[in-house]
Amino acid sequence: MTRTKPVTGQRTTRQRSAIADLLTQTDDFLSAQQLHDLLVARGDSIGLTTVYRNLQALVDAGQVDAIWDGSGETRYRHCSDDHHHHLVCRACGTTVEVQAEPVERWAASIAESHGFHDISHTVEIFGICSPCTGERADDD
Amino acid sequence: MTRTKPVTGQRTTRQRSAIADLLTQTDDFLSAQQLHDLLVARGDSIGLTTVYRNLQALVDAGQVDAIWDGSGETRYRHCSDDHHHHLVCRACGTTVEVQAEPVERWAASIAESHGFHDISHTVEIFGICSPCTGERADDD
DNA sequence: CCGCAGATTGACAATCGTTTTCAGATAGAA
DNA sequence: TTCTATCTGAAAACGATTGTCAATCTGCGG
Repeated sequence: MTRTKPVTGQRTTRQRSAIADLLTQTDDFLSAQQLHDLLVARGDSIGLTTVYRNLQALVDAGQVDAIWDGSGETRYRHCSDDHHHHLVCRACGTTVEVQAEPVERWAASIAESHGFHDISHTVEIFGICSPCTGERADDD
Repeated sequence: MTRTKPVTGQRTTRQRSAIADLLTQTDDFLSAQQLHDLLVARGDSIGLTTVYRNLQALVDAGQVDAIWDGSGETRYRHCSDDHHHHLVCRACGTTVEVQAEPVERWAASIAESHGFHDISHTVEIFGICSPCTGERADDD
């Protein structure tokens, strides 16, 4: 059937707005549960399920970045539109968005030279930022 | 009596050897469950729990690399000593080790320019390898 | 303004990968 | 062989995420 079905069946709900809103105001990577807690703390009545669902939608729409912090949780953060990566401080968690054109090109060419296509990649840089350098004596 | 207790209480068990052995022979990233399946298929009687436990130990000892493929599973692989990254086929799991000097330099310079030090990074490239390309008809 | 259809919500159950529990089996030393 | 700390593994526990489904909204047409 070639019906011109309205693809945008998106509705503006209170919950959806609340999530997008909170995400916009925060610079940290938050887990779905943290996000939910914050929302509830702010006075928004919302279910955990709904948070997960909307987070998925946002990631899917490319409006939010998801990373795996290696401890069992996926963390979400609003992101600028263009493709980029993160420089994260191991000590304080500060995150810096970095452009990575050289890496994009490198990844693409490496992949192609091996016959791969439909490429995606993960690039995260971890380190200790200067403010944290002086403060740390013991490690881990 | 103040006997010096042996700190290294490591024993060589059939299961432990089997895991290390299989890992040595395989170049792909395998999930704990895949590893378990392979072990059983090879005729080794071993429990899933044991696979997980030993895998953790190996990762902890730095003898095995663990990556998160973004779909809920952690995958493990033995790794060569020198620093390198991976090009992984999303469909069949084939892995290619790639050297990434340009990326190393890029990561180092980016980090430095932001005042970060003690840098480490993760770089993984995912794609579909050519053998898998033709086999896929259904799409998402 | 009213009502309808379909999108959305949310409490709860179900999944899924991974970890913990704990009693029985085993490796290594004496 | 005996002894004991380490290992093993089946099953339960766990925590994050997804699915279910009836009740509730949003947006549009009338």
